[in-house]
Amino acid sequence: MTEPHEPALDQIRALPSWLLNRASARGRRLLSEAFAREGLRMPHHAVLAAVADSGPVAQADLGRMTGFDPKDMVGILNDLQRAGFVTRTPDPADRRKNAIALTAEGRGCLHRLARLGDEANEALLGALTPAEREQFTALLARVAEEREEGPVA
Amino acid sequence: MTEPHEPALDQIRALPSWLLNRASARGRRLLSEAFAREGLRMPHHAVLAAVADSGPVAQADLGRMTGFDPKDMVGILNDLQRAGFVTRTPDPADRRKNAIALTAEGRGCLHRLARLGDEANEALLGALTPAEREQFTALLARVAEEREEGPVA
DNA sequence: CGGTTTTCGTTGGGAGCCCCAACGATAGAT
DNA sequence: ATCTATCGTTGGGGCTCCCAACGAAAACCG
Repeated sequence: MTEPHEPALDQIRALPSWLLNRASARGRRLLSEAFAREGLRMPHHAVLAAVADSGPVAQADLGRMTGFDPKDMVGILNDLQRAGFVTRTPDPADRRKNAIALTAEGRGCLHRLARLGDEANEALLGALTPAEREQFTALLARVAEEREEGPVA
Repeated sequence: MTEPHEPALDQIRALPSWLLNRASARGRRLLSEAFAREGLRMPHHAVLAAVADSGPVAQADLGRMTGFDPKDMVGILNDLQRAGFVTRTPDPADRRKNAIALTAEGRGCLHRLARLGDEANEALLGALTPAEREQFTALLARVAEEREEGPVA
């Protein structure tokens, strides 16, 4: 009993939670490096995509779609607007809202970001075969879901 | 070409990098909630485990083992020392070093943390069958690895 | 219509994790 | 002895996530 049982730290390193943190950090690093060429980061990509999907849309709606905090949304849109990828116009129908719309440059940037993002994700899963990538992504999606553990009762 | 192609945001949400971020965040939340009962966090667990593995050991070595920044290590050890889980004694052989050693209470806490961590990880993978969990963890470990893409040449 | 409640964008603060730079003190190498 | 490297520590900063508050404006409701 006084022997090394088996290294406690190695056990921790084998935990899904630990591995998820490392893999996620690696992904963020890859994405960050890829997007740096555009001077943007991952949230910019998501917001740009949401704007592209939903035409002119209010900031609060963007926040709900992407899951970003309203506070952070301000900064993200400031960046996108300053870069000319997005316009922020007061909504005449509801003067509280800003109508966020995509510019032509924004659409172009979105395409470049999508490409860069895909490349980074390929590098991220580089160690896996195509079949394994599908398996992994499918399982990962289920793990990522924030389910309520739906009790039958 | 002017039609919805397919929602750009949904594409992003399906990317492994996005899913990894969500899953990792969920894991951190679960771990954090579990460890809160001990007043500790995930890094404390890892450091405690490293100390348990490597007997009295210097802070810098702990940092190398766990991958934590020396700056953060200071705070983590302050917490563990204040809680009485660890002793920090100047190393007589090298007066620059602190010899970090595990106390009996520390060993007990480590066991409790290991248990809590395992439970949280089970909840994290709750949506997966045992076989899927093994598959997932194995694939995840390969994705998490920071390989050099070892070119043959 | 007036009054309450809600939403909107914005600002502020904070926690946690990650990375880097510098410092005094000490040890090691030449 | 001098120079170099390491140790623990402090400081700063960036990114993600969460919460609270505010004035402005809208929606609701009596």
